[in-house]
Amino acid sequence: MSNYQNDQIKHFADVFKALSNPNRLRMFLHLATCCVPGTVGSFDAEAGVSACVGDLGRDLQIVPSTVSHHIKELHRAGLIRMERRGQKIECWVDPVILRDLARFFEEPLAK
Amino acid sequence: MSNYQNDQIKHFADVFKALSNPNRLRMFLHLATCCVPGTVGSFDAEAGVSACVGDLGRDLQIVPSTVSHHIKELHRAGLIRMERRGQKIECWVDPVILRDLARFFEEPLAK
DNA sequence: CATATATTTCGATACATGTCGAACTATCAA
DNA sequence: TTGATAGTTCGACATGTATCGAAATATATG
Repeated sequence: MSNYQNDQIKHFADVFKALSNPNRLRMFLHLATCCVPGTVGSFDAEAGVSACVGDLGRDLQIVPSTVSHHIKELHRAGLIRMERRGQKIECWVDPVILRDLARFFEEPLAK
Repeated sequence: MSNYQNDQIKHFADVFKALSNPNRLRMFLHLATCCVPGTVGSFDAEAGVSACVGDLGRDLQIVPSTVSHHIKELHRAGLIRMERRGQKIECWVDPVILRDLARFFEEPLAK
């Protein structure tokens, strides 16, 4: 049986809900593959390699207010971090969440 | 940037949607931790170690029709497999999907 | 200050979801 | 064949979600 407690289940369900919208999943992947601090040459706002809200909406065919809404959801679920830098708001993924999620699916196999 | 194509994104979004409901996630974890063929001593319907629809609904406080609905969603998303055995319908998790999902979150870190 | 850029908030709308209960189908066993 | 057990299907209802556009806020710059 699963070892997860009720709160953890609800937390992960919430995380998966945040990733259940294709546009939101695209944004998350964009950040996860470009903007994870610790990943080689990926997070460097000075060098322009991180992503701001506007970057994430580009190529996505949705208006800024919708992008903002989606980013709020990702942030609420604890999937991304944000910090204002001048006019822009930089977003990135904490690698810890990626490891947690990978382990979530690996654990049942490891038993 | 992400290497996933549109169809793959939609597929994963669909998988996460299936896992975004706490009750459904509980059912999936139940199966993933007890009923994965290949996992030591876990999948043996004869020995009564697999789970049928009724087993999955027990302890969950929802009526059978709702359980059935949730299982259909998990199946539709490709997360579980089902097979009738007499009156009962046995469910289990294909370990391949667990590996795919683990890799989905590991990949960005490995780069 | 006035204007431009970046983002958020709000209200509206159309659509999807979770749950229930009642009625139905499938299988087994007497 | 009758009844019991296991699941599914259907319709209803309340709630949640994705998206838009308009208006508001924050920051930088002339």
